[in-house]
Amino acid sequence: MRHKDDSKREAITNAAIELITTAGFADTSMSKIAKAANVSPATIYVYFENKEDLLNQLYLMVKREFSEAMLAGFHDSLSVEAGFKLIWENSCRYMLAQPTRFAFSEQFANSPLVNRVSREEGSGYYQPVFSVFERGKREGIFKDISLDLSIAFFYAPLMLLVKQHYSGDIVFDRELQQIVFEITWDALTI
Amino acid sequence: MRHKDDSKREAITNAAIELITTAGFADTSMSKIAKAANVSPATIYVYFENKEDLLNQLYLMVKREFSEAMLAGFHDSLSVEAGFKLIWENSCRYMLAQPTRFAFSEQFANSPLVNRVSREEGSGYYQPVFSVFERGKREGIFKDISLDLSIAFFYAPLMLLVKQHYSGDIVFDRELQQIVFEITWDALTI
Amino acid sequence: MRHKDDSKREAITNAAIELITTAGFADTSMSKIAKAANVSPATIYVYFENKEDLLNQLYLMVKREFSEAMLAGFHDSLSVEAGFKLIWENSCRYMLAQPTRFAFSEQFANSPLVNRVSREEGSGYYQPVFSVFERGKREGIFKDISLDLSIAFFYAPLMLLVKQHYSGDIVFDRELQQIVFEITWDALTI
Amino acid sequence: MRHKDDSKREAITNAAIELITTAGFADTSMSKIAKAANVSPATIYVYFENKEDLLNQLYLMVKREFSEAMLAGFHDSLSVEAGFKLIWENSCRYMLAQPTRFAFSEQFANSPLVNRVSREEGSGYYQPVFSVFERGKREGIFKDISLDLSIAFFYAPLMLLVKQHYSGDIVFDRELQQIVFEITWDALTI
DNA sequence: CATGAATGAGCCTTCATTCAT
DNA sequence: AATGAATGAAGGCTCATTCAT
Repeated sequence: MRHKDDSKREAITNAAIELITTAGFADTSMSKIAKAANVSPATIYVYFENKEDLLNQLYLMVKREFSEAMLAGFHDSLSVEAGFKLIWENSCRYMLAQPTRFAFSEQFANSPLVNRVSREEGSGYYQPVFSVFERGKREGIFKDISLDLSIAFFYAPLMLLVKQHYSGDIVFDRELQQIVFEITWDALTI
Repeated sequence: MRHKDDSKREAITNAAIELITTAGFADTSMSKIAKAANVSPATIYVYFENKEDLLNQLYLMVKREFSEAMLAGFHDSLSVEAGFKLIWENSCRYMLAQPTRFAFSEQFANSPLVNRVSREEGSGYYQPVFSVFERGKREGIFKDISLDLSIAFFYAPLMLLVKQHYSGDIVFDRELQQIVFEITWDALTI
Repeated sequence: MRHKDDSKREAITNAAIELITTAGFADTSMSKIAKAANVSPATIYVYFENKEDLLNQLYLMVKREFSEAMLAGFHDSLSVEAGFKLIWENSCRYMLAQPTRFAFSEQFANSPLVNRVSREEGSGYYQPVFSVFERGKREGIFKDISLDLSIAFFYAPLMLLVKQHYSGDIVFDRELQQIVFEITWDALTI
Repeated sequence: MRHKDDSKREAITNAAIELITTAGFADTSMSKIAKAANVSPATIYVYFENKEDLLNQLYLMVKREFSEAMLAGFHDSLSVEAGFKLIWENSCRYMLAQPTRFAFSEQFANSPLVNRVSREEGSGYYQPVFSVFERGKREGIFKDISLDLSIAFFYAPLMLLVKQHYSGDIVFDRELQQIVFEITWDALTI
């Protein structure tokens, strides 16, 4: 009996993310993925149940990668300020370093193709971020607003700017990043 | 000779927006649109070149509607504060009143299916908003940051919260709106 | 607008019956049918909902053709003997003249692929045969047995022999037909 | 070296007959058979050349089982009447007791998937039945008709009625069996 | 202008079979 | 002998678009 070949699985996921990001999910056929991964179309079905399952697994993979990058170097002994800045900069750096992953993630942020289960599992990765905000509120540093609001002002402008960076509308360099971080801090702190 | 029938055109666009918003662009076939609009598939091609052209025209239509709603009651004699608040509230009200339009707009905000031309024409509608920000900077009310940054903090959190409102994660009522407006003001003013 | 083309529908049904009879339903692909009918695969779906619907419509068509042939020249004023013989001979003649239709009919006599509705509509065509048996019983000519039994002895041996004729095991000529008819008569009459 | 494992072979054949009878040959994949038999798909190919070979071996197996049941208790010293009745009742009893085997047998009675060789080998099992008919003719009990005709009137109505019994159209109980036997006897005897 | 018929291309998926262990 | 991985071929069906009226 042959063993399952991890390199095949990886070739498939890489090809899939690349193609889906470029052309969209609907215009990325299983055949095209197979061809790009140097594999038979049928082989994809050895590793994934169907096209939707493939997408959901990719989504979780990308989300996990992102959350890991975002939390690199983070631990609870950090001060709120330090932790907040670390997470913001990790996020920013990763988004700028991984155009494909970022674009993929954006594309399915609100897609009905990603099922509830995957989405919930995906959002579970952000737990540590939530705690920083809670601590910041308790310590009287942050405004006393709901978590959802905090997240909205923390991530939404950043992500929009990264998108504009990729579309060539702006150059999101270190200097600009610093400014954005300061506005964000301004917005959320008392 | 009969002229092109505006009621037919409208039936098609309405059906298309509704279906595309609900099921996604790829899963909305021209036949389904035709059926929903009580029209033959071939008739769609009398009014639109092809599926992509249809999408681009829908996109522009929705963008224009939104910009009109957003600028209702606005004129240059308003103070920066008044104009800023008017535009923010108009935007917020419209997004909450027009779920379908809003969802449609979001769906294609970053889609490669909407071509550069349409996107640029669409963003042209926002000129008056830009001037308010410029005036605010000149008058020393707003921070001296680029337009893109201003827009990012003005719209991105708002839109994210509206999305969460529609997905049922939060209730974006008047009280919350007031808070969000204040944070936004905080973020952008000196 | 083009009109639906009856010659296309007919080409499809003929090709389908021919192929299905020869190779079986499962081994007859829609593409093969299309090719044999000189038509695009998609065209079949203009006339039939799907492969199963095609089969059911073919089944009904063949059943109706058979029942019409079987009842040719029949009317109620005929005596039981005359009517019985007419129907038997019509049946026999048609089965031997239409190998393809006969084989097709046999193939789906007990197939779950033909749905209940089609089957019931199909068996409705045999009403006049049933009345002859009823009359025969009332007039004291036939044994007092249920309709199902009568039908079983009337048709089953005949059909088996026709099959053997086609498979080359026997030659079902006029002489043999006469003998079979007599045995059948013997079996059913008092 | 291990020997081929008879219990595996049996598991495969049982699973295959069950599945094929229920779902049809075309809709029974080798994988499904393998799964039902708790075996790898590749293992089936240790025992059978390919799917068609599997079918032919199943066909022969079922035919042999049926002929054995049909001839249980039969020996040449029985009178024609006794032998005839024994075979008829054995056949009837077996068909009613073994729905799956009966259905399987019927399904491939006229299928092009069973090859000529298997079919001929299968029909060889009926030799003793043939001799009874021959003796009956020689002894002046049966009509002087060909073997094929005798078989046709002996089996065809019976099998049709069993099918109707299974489909729920009739209840083929002892009483009805007795009647059918009598009609059969009537039909075949002088 | 308006339309239903017609279509070739392509999609997702399954399958019988072979491979490599 | 036994097996799970791997695969090329094929299947049913849908679609955006064009045709012919």
